[in-house]
Amino acid sequence: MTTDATPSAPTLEQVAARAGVSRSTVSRVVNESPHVTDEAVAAVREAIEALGYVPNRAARTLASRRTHAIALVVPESTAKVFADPFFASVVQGVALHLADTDYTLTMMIASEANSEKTRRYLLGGNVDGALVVSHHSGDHSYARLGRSLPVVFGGRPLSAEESGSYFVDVDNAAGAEAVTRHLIEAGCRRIATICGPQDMPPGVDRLSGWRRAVQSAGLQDDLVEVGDFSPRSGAEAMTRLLDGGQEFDGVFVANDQMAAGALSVLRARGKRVPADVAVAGFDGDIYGETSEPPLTTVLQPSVALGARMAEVLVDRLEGREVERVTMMPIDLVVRASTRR
Amino acid sequence: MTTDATPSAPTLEQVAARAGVSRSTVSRVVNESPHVTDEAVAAVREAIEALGYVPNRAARTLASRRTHAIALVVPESTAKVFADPFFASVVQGVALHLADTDYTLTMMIASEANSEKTRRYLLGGNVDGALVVSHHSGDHSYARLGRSLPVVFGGRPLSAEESGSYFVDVDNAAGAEAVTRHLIEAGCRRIATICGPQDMPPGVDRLSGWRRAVQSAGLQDDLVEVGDFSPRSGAEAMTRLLDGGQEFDGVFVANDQMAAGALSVLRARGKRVPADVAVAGFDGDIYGETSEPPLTTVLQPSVALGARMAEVLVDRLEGREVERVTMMPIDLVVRASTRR
DNA sequence: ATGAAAGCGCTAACAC
DNA sequence: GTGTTAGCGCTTTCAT
Repeated sequence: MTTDATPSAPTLEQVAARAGVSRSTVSRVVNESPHVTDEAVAAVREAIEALGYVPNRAARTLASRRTHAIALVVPESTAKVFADPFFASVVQGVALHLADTDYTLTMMIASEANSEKTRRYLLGGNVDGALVVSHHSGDHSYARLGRSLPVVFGGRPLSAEESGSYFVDVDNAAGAEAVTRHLIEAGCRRIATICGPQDMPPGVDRLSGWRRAVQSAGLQDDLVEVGDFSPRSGAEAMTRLLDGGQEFDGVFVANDQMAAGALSVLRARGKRVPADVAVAGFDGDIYGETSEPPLTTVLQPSVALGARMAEVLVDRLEGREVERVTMMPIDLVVRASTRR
Repeated sequence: MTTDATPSAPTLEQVAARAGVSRSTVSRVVNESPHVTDEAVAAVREAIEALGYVPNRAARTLASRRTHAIALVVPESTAKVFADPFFASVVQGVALHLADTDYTLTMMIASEANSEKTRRYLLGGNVDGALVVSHHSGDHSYARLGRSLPVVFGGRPLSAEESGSYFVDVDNAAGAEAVTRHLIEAGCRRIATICGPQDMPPGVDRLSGWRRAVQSAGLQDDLVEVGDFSPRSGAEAMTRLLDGGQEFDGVFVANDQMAAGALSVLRARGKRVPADVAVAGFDGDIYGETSEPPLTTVLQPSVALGARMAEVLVDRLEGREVERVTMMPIDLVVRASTRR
């Protein structure tokens, strides 16, 4: 252990002096250039270690025009539902992946008010690329950003305009289809759905997945109620379903929050779950875990999704080839709400 | 609307030329120095606007030795419970506050593995200060960081070592006392508690708040079970309480997650809430909102707490005077679990 | 393979 | 009040 006084960060120059080489060589070693002799590398490494040298990020950025920083942009609409566990997990995945690289994560809440400021910041050379999360929202005001800055979106874009963009998404349709098929295998013969808003990709895709499963089993696909992904809307949709006069023995609800709402109505109306009506959700969040009964659902790999977004962006920045779109696999989680 | 080609960011020099002043003057205007004539300011502003000038952060940092970046450090232990809604809200508060300043938020998940890397990064002049969140954890491995870098902690430090540090915390003891008193006012005469780990400040403080309320009402304070803040541990603690042979008509549980677990045991044992046993929690998170019955709890102002942390740090960085400790007020939320 | 030299865009004394 | 002059610490041609 050495002194405790602020040692005023050693510079590359000092490393060079101690290693007996030029600053250029130190720079090459630090940046892992292959054109350096092993001895030089060793000497520099030793000096770096001994001095506890850490490159100055600002100087590096200024000289190289690369910031080694990436922004995670959260549209305010998403921020409001920040409590959304899905989103929190995505952030975690991003941060976790980045910890293994030398990229830094800059978080930005992009409110309506400072959207111009945000654009300028992003376009002003302050970051090498950006990650834009939009989950259950149709908000793609940052779609055009992709033209001037490497961007990776979380969740597929809604508009065709952004068809050239990079994104990673969960296979909503496949997940909905799988869980609906599970309902069928559990013996349901008349399956309703409470779907999400049809102006959001997850809303659209989950509905079509349900439809695919129901149709290919030769069942009817006309029991559809629309919600807005909130528990309350799920409760309302279930009320409409129950009051509709149609019998049904299974429901696929497009997310766990709405499913939780639906469950409470079912309980209040004296319907037994799963005996009278089996219920399945989507997301795999806390709502489904704590509901009564616990909910069969489709688990979103949210941490992995965040990590993958970061990976795709970093790969692009490093000049590696990457798939434009990544579909994350989903997992069926069977719980009591369909077990009969 | 002008061209769409990448305009290769205008420099301060170009602004100076267009405004007919020197670079220094532009710099002064940008940095809001008071020693500039109004005409000069106007001319520079016009040029900046016209050119769409955005200062280059790296250059600025290099020259001024200030990064205008602050780190939000999340010990991995916290990251694992990232789904913790409290934490997500704190991040949101921080980001929201920072959006009004020209500071940038850098997120770091500090795993055991790269803790040295993290320290180096923080101490290497990459940020002007740091925010360390530790919520329900006793993790204060970053305590000493405060000696070399301006740091603001979220949650009071456990050890005396850090007594000189800046932190903002929720008034855990006051919250616990208030909600326990509410239990008493609801008619409870024999009140138990399921407290948190006694090696974490919130665990300690909430227990002492409960004790204070119970004692000053002349009630017994011997029904205490310890949990670890997880729903499961809450269920186990409640089981022990029930099997303990002591009667009780009220329980203060140190967080909503444990309370949710306790509630499920109560239900399974045929106890009616709140008729037989009134239950109150702490945190005001989703667990308490979705529990059956909904939980009376103490609402943590998590977004505000995050915002305040950011505010304190920024004030320090800007040389303003700030209180070393801020206690955020709590709010009692009365729901069905105590309404009788 | 390595070194010398020229900046990257800005701030901060210091003179005027 | 404003301009001039040095750098901040690093990368990057370009020679060698």
